[in-house]
Amino acid sequence: MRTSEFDHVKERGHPARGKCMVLGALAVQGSGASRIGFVTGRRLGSAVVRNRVRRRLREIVRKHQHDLREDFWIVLIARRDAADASYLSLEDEWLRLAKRASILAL
RNA sequence: CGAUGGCAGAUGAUCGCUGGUGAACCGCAAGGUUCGCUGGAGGAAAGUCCGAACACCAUACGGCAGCAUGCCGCGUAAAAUACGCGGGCGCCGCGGUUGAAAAAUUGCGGUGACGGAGAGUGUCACAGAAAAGACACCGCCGGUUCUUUGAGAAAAGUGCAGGCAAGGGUGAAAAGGCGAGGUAAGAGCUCACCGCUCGCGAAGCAAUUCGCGAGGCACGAAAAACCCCAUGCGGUGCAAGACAAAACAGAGGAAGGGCAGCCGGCCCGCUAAAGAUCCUCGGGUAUAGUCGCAUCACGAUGCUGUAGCGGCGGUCUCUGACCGCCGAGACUUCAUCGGGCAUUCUGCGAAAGCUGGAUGAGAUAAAUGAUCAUCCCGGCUGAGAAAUAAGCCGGACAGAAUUCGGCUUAUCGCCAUCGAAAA
RNA sequence: GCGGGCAUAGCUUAAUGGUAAAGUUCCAGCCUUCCAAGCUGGCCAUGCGGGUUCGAUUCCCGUUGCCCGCU
Repeated sequence: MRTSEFDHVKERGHPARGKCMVLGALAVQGSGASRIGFVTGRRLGSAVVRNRVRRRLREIVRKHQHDLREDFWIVLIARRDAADASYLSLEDEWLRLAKRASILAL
């Protein structure tokens, strides 16, 4: 994803806010499999903390990638609490937000 | 406890990420899918505090300004004030020796942004008489006026004009220290010792040290105040920069000129570039592509085969242009082998070093992860005589972004070597 | 990644190396029937750690946090 695409999703998409993350999703017709981008800003902490949060989020999305619907652009922004959250709590929140944004295939 | 050096949990399984590469399949092609093989964070990758490589720039040469560095020698990629090693000197701590003490001397350890305050300007609050060419508060000293006491000698007090800086007191700091002579009292006024400055000689590459002689105290602190002296520095930084290329309209060359504007922090000059003219042509602008860039400006071989060249043939608007075939083919990419470089291991060697082996991360919203098992290290609990079984907790700081060297800072613990004195 | 700047009271700003100032906020009192305004008084600070100095907000070094510019 490019910077312009991130901005596009953040402005036009429907956000779902949680304790540790903000999920932005935008339906794009005919784009094929859904694409997802992760945002881990400097407010989370040092480079080690940012990498750890991003890797955990990527692993969570990878495990549930077959449940995702197609034709979506998704931006996942980590919030400050994500730095101290465990893997399991992040996974719970991801499933809750994804259900609310109705990007899961049933 | 301190100093120095080293390590930075290990192995396996399953599912993934990213670079390279091979095969098969799909596709006209660009490319895609599947299955393999193989590489994949650090001692600080960090802070960006110095320096170098590399790249670009219309001022890079000279000067001013500015910045940096500052005892001496040697070494490091050239050099250096950086860094390392060694030395000198100062300061601090501890011990030994001499001594009544003060102190001196010596040994060990630590530490120092360690040129100049004997070029100049400025600063030194409060306190204190005075804070930098000593203008003296309390004092000390002799002379003298007056008063008092006294038979007198004289003593005390007071005023005046002087001499002195020993003692007291203030302060962070008070004008060489200490002893003797000297004196009305004093004072480097004189002398010895110590310190300081200068000169000469010796040792040392040098910083500096030692010895001799002279001066006669003139020389407070602070330059991490301005400044002076010496030395060095053009600026910008891989977001440097190069190439390909859509939107869109420009770009290149030649002559001429030394003038406007733009343009280094400033000034002067030199060189180069550039606009108005002419000529020619697809020019080359993006936060997205490729390279820079992953050990190498190395050598050899091999694969692919491009620009340009030569030959033959054909076509046309025919001294030429275009197309096709053939020939030899720079340059570049990739692969293999060899070599160099860096890191590391083993062996030999007193050391320098030598033989042999292994390894060489690389993206661009940015890879190195998740789960599980076994073992390892540390701590706690603990049946038990003990070794130990078992359980629980913990394994830090921290993540490459052009590369390299140094510095600084963060860091759970473990290992090795050394340690004078005190505690 | 590279380059540059800032840090003083709860907030906004001062301060030739010598007791850290002012406005505003807050608290108390006065004034007013009450509130506001006004007047008086009080509380509160040099980001942190070292160094130079007799003495640092100031000078120097390190460190932490924040801000800005460059594709």
